[in-house]
Amino acid sequence: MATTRRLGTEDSATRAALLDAAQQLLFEEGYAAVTSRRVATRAELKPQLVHYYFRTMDDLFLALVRRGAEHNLARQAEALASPQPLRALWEFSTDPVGTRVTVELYALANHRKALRTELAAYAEQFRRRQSEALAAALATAGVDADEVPPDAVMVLMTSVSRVLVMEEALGVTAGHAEMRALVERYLTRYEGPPADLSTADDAG
Amino acid sequence: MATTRRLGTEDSATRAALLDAAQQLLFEEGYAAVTSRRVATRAELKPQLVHYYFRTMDDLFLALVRRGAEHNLARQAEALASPQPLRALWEFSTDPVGTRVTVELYALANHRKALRTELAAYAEQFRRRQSEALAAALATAGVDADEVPPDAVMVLMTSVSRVLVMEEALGVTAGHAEMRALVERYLTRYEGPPADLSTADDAG
DNA sequence: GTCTATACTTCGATAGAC
DNA sequence: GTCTATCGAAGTATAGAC
Repeated sequence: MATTRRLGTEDSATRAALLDAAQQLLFEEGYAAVTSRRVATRAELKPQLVHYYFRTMDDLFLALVRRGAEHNLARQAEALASPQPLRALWEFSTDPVGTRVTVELYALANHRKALRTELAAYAEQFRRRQSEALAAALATAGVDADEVPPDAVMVLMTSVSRVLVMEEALGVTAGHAEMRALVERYLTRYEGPPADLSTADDAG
Repeated sequence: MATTRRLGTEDSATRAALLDAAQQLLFEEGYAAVTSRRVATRAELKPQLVHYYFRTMDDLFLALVRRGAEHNLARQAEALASPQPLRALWEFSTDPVGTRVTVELYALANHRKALRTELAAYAEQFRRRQSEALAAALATAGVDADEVPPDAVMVLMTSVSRVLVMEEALGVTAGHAEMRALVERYLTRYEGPPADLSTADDAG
């Protein structure tokens, strides 16, 4: 176990390039396509470099989760601080690229212990931060917390957005229009109409 | 393309054993673990037999989807015919084994064209059958279809159950209790309390 | 009709060269 | 500190024996 083999530095540009390549592959072809050889080819580097910078493939996936977690927590903070936090969260969670990468990592984590622990810790942290902000937003909107618990709304939003994105990638769209319309109705009820770029509805 | 190679018969017991092994692996270790060698080992058979019965791994996955689709459509029909169809559907869709296998196939399908087509066709069929039955059940329960469209409820139930199961497998449970309680409240409102084995609540 | 011997490709990982 | 030569195991798939 006491391996003396050396590892590349964390701030290396080569390392970052490998992570970028891995993330692209994860999105485009799924976790099974994230092999040392393919990651390296995508980054136009030699396969052995993957093992120099990450030692094992598990370590590469862990690094990917950590980098993604930082990124997502930052975006979450922005959303929660916006004038329409519910809308901002909905936009964030229906972003196809981010969601599909997340889902892919979830699927992989189901079968890799180290990854599972790391991803669960991140997910719980994400939820904790969202819980308080969501409770405040719903209270502001005049929603009765006994009738509609904020933590349930949190799970609801996460679930619906995730499944909508996944199914649309697959080409399954039954009930999606109705579902999105219902969400829109509630968002408007709680926060009013969208107040972003112009005040466009569905025209154009 | 015009390969003359022969294939095993569809009713072969060996073939069924390979499918069983593949499904177990899919559930326990994810789609990446479903390789010809591992499937064969699990079924205590030679790896080459996988290719005799399915030619390619894609064909094996396709067979798995078709068998699962038949099974699920049958279970769906039972649920829809039960005295409490909403409850029955909820029970069905929160079954951990079935859900995790489905999610794994969805993840894989995202990156395999043949599988994607097959799975999408099945999913749409599943939804079509559920849509009518759900509309009837909600109408019976006195739910206003304009306020709460049945097809939205369908997507809602599917999404929430799927994410609950996946997250619980991962060890993420934030908001789950609140979410399940909310579902239970609505099920009771629409169909009354559970009326299955005895009339137990949460005791024992 | 059923299964095996075998070919070739890609995998993760290490030891050692620069 | 960075990268390469190389290994043994595992992957899919085919041709041919029973």
